[in-house]
Amino acid sequence: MFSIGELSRRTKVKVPTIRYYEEMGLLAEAERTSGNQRRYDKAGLERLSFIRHARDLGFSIEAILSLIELQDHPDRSCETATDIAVSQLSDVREKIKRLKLLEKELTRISKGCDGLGVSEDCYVLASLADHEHCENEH
Amino acid sequence: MFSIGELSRRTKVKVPTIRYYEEMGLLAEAERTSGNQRRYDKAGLERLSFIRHARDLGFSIEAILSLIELQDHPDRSCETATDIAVSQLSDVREKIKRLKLLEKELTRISKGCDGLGVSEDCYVLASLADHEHCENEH
DNA sequence: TCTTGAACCTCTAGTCACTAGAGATTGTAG
DNA sequence: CTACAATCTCTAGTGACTAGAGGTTCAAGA
Ligand SMILES: [Zn+2]
Ligand SMILES: [Zn+2]
Ligand SMILES: [Zn+2]
Ligand SMILES: [Zn+2]
Repeated sequence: MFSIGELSRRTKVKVPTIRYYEEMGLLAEAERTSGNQRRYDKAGLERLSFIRHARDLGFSIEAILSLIELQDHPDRSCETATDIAVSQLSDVREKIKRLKLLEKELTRISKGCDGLGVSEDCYVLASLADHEHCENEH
Repeated sequence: MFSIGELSRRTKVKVPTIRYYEEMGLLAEAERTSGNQRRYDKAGLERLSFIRHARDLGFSIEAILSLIELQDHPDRSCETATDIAVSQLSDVREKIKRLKLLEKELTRISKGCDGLGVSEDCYVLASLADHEHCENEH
């Protein structure tokens, strides 16, 4: 049994974040000492590691809630898990696509001005003022 | 002179968002009718288009505030504008880098399970439980 | 056993860029 | 003149935390 601080150190999840996850129902309510402090065991550590890893991969709290629900029922079909992973993947791909378009425009915009001129003639400002300068929709 | 609804239609920025931008100081306080409704002119339209375009490119409100400040002083050096654009570009590149790592892992994870099995044996859940399955840091 | 101070507790509020809704007032077409 | 869509202000909610106030508990050293 160890404290919330120790759990934090082991998982690299900040203490207030751990309490937040408990509030959100991601972590079961921890056992408490007689003085009302949280105590965790190996199961708590593993669950939080799972959450941490899923968050690092960009899954939402809501998605993680479903995944944990599933994890707690080993006999259920894992279809939902795959669905969630696939949908997360397509979200990520969408974001990459969008960011690549932005990268293109921002590269052009940045290159267009050396920062030595005056606001009035600035290519950055002109480009922002008029989307016609852009090569793509974004 | 046109109403906030008309401005909204022309810029594709929602009415409450326009009011929000005014509140944040991005838009000058609009003129008002005797009945207190906002009225805009060409200048207002252009400014909002600028804001919209910058937001589409991912600039923060704070960054846009600096850019607008600069735009209002045509004689100033445009160094800040380039700095902001360059920093935005590097933000975008960072994000792309990170998302590509996620894409890799998520592809592997998604492929590892067809959703036909049972939670206990699910590769998706196992991968989330243990970062050791991963090929990269993320 | 006592003391000190780091770690813990709860609660509220702030972040960013909006979005939603309530309840009241205004503008405008028929 | 009447309807009613559009506008107004104000408050609160979103997601995933983060910060801070003010109070309590734990554990190590004297
Ligand atoms: Zn410039
Ligand atoms: Zn553009
Ligand atoms: Zn599976
Ligand atoms: Zn991993």
